[in-house]
Amino acid sequence: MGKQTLGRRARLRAQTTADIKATALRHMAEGGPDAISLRAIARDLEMSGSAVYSYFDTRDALITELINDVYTALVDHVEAARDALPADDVAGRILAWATALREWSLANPQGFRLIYGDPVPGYQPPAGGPAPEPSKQACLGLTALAAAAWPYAKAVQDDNCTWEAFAPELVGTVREAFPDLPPAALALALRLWGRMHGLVALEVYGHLGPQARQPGDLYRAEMSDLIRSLALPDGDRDDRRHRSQV
Amino acid sequence: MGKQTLGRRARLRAQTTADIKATALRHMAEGGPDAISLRAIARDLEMSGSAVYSYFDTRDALITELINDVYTALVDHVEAARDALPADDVAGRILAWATALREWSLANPQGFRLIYGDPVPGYQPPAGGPAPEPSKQACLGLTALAAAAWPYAKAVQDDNCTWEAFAPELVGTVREAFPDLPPAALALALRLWGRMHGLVALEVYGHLGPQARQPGDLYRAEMSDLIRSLALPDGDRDDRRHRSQV
DNA sequence: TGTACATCAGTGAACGCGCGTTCACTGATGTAC
DNA sequence: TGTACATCAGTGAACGCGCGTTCACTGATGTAC
Repeated sequence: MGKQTLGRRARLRAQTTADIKATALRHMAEGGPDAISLRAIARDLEMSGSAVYSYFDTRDALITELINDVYTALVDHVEAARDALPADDVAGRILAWATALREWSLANPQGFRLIYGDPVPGYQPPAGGPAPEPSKQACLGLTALAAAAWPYAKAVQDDNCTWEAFAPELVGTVREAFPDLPPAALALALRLWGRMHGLVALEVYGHLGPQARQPGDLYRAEMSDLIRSLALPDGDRDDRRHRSQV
Repeated sequence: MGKQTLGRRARLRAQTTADIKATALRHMAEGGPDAISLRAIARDLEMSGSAVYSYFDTRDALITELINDVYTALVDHVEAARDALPADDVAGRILAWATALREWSLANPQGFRLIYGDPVPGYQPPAGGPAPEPSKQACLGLTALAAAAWPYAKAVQDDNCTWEAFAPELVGTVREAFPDLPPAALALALRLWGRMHGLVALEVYGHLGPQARQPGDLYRAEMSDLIRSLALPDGDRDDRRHRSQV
């Protein structure tokens, strides 16, 4: 019974921790990242403000965990979309990743802001330490896309690029996963990232909506253009399949 | 003397108004858009907090003006860069605009956040009313770039796009300035915007810096790629000129 | 030119708010003998 | 199984902060006759 009751205490603890996070995420979804406040969370959970301090040392600690959770959710989502297609459908996988990124971002605009926008006012990320896990994973995922495209794309990409152009930590991670990849492919991965990020960020922050009625069509056209520019083998097929309007 | 002294009062008023804005911008540059507080500004100008209310009805009114000012500064900057090149150097002008956009954004990261990122917490833009002037101007500027590129680019762009895809207000403005432009060119303009925005936003928000040591090279490569994709007449020349390292 | 009045920038105290965080504490839950 | 102790989640009051905004006011500046 000792073990079991201890287990119960631990389970309750985990439950409350999860409740706190869930409430924080709900508040964020409703009022933006700024709406995350320990007191408001405590109020919602009908506990005293100070009780939260049994679970998180500080507001910033909570936010650090939230960023990690949200980022992980995003990465899982886009990777799942990618993995739904066979590995040899390079164009399809890039498009799937891009589409999933946009969909998740529009469904979780405040999550997008938490990850890619202004952090919560006053928030200081934990200094030093390695890059957070999900950001590494996102980077690797993008690199995997670039790596799959590279055999075809290298012909139309600039190639004067060295490993020195990147952060050593990133280079280490990437070369471990893709030993044969040249640095220019990593540059391509970062550029893919930027290309996907642009229209999505504009849309999430409400700059595209007022102008275009179908931002999705715009995004799809842009992604088709991207895929076309990579000179993939079945680029034409995919191109036609996804071209749609715009 | 009546007129003159009245003039002096008015001049003082304008001066103080400008001081308030300048202080707000300075605070923003130092602490981010969240650091804009009427009380802090008043403290800095050695006036009482309530005095500011002679100049701005409310905090949001001040912020609305700041956004406009900053956005105008950005637009002026990129337009000046564009106009430094002859009108027939289409590729050069696009690149100049893009480069100026990145430079201004990195020099004024908090300004970029104010315009394109989370607005100040709690800020509500004035409801209704037409789109703010500088955003229209930016749109027109981008459309001008797309219009100049269109004769060449139309061959490689999708064309199934109608005016219905865009907001009526935008369509009106654009068709007035460019009567012969097809809707697909406007779509191209918005995509140009997105393409420039992506890497710049990532860099301003600190997501690119930790990965790439020379984000500028990455951006330049991406813009070269963009220009190449437009099939401009002297694209190759410009391409070679700006290609540099990836 | 001089006087009576109007304008208006600026003051300083106050209201009420929500926040993060600390601290001494209570009371239930679990543990060791 | 029962008792003495340790753990630990949670309380509630308090501290000190800065904020936006209001209000009755003062005193200098400008205006009209």
